[in-house]
Amino acid sequence: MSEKILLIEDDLEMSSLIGDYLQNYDFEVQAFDKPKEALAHLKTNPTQYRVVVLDLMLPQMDGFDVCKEIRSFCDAHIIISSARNELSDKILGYGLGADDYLAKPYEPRELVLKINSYLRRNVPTKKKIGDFEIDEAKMEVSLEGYLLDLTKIEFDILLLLLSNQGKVFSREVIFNAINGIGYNSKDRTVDMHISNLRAKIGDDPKNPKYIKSVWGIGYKLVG
Amino acid sequence: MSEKILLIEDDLEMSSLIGDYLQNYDFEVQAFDKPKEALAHLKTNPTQYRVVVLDLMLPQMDGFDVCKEIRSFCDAHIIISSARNELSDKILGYGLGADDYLAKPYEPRELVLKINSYLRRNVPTKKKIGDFEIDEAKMEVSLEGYLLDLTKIEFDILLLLLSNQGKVFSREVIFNAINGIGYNSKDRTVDMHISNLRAKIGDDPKNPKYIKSVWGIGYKLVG
DNA sequence: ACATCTCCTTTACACTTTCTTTACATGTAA
DNA sequence: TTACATGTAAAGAAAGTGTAAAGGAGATGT
Repeated sequence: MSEKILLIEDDLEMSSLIGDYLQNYDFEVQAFDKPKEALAHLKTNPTQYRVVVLDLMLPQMDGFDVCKEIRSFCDAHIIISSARNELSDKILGYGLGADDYLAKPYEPRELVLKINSYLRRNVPTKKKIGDFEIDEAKMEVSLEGYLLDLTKIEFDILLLLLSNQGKVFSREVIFNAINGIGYNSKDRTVDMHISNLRAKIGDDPKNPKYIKSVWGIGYKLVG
Repeated sequence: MSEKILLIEDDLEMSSLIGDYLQNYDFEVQAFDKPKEALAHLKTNPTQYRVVVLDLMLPQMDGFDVCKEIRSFCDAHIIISSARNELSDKILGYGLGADDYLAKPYEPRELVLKINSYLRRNVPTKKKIGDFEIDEAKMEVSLEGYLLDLTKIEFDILLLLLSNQGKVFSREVIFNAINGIGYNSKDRTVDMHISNLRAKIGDDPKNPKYIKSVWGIGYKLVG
């Protein structure tokens, strides 16, 4: 499974050049020349891309606004690619949440280096966390070598807790991470999912090894 | 508390230029011109620096080896600063675990941007206050290394007092910080929480080390 | 389309933990 | 001393948690 990159680039020649280059390095590139389409696409798949390459010279809307908007709903690593090499642009770009800035002309290889450097530090799909091993792409989690048979929601909750080990999550945050919206404090769905999860990972609720209750707040997972 | 940056730079003029610039942006800079000293220093404090700025042209040893060695024992963000702008150098640098590459000459401001961009995305959760250590995300407080088992309200009160060390809080303010509203002067709830807190942190109420009573007013915490 | 299956949500109730109140002993200032 | 303040044990009230069981909603297979 290759890594997906979102490329937002007005200049089609440049876009295909970079796109081809990235593909040669085994990235799967989704390119857009219209920022609005790119944003719409990204909004429906906010977790599918870990890297966005964003050209600043765009039609329809200003590149900086695109950057800001992406950052507002998505946590991807944003690399700005710009013909403008002014310091003021860099200041603005970084200020709006970009993570890197490449001034054109640059060698495509350098972009590959930057992407790989970031990805290397931000873990491949299969990762070990404590006694758990997760393969996000396969939607699989194993505990001490045994594959767990989880439903989608259970998987999502476990992933959320695992990815933020020790961090306390309120029921509301957990609920909204799944459903997006609509939590009310009388809801016991989250509790039920936790209860089922505990059963599946062999956690005794009175003395859980992994999923701890935080009284009055919610739950947290410890390694 | 400003962020500490480790600067490894052979050229003393350059070093002081960058050092001063970073200090103007409220970073605390520790500069070395000899890589072996820098490595020795970093080895004794591997968690003290989150960012290392590394020049590649160094005496004693090759900059790439320094980079590789740092990465072997320390997880800091390494920004290579180099007069060489060859792609091959960048490939090598990234390959050895560097996280970013700045080609000289660059504007110091750009270095600041890169550092801030990294720090902004990698916020530390733990902070030390006196003998206490707080991790707000995990809702954990430890005292002299021992994790305290606190209820939500106890945690909130302790956090309030800790975050404003030495400041006196009336019962009303403490009560309202928890419940939002509804305090009446006959309430003894706050006293009870303080009493329980003192028991949990081992404070003798007659001669408390941390949570002091302020007669006629309320309580304060001293480091 | 239909029956079936799986998973998600709701409800209800037992149980647990925490919070508040009460009561009284002790402590402090004037 | 007097008048309040503070410390805290104990009991009661309130709120949160675990989960069985039932109902519902959507997916899957035929």
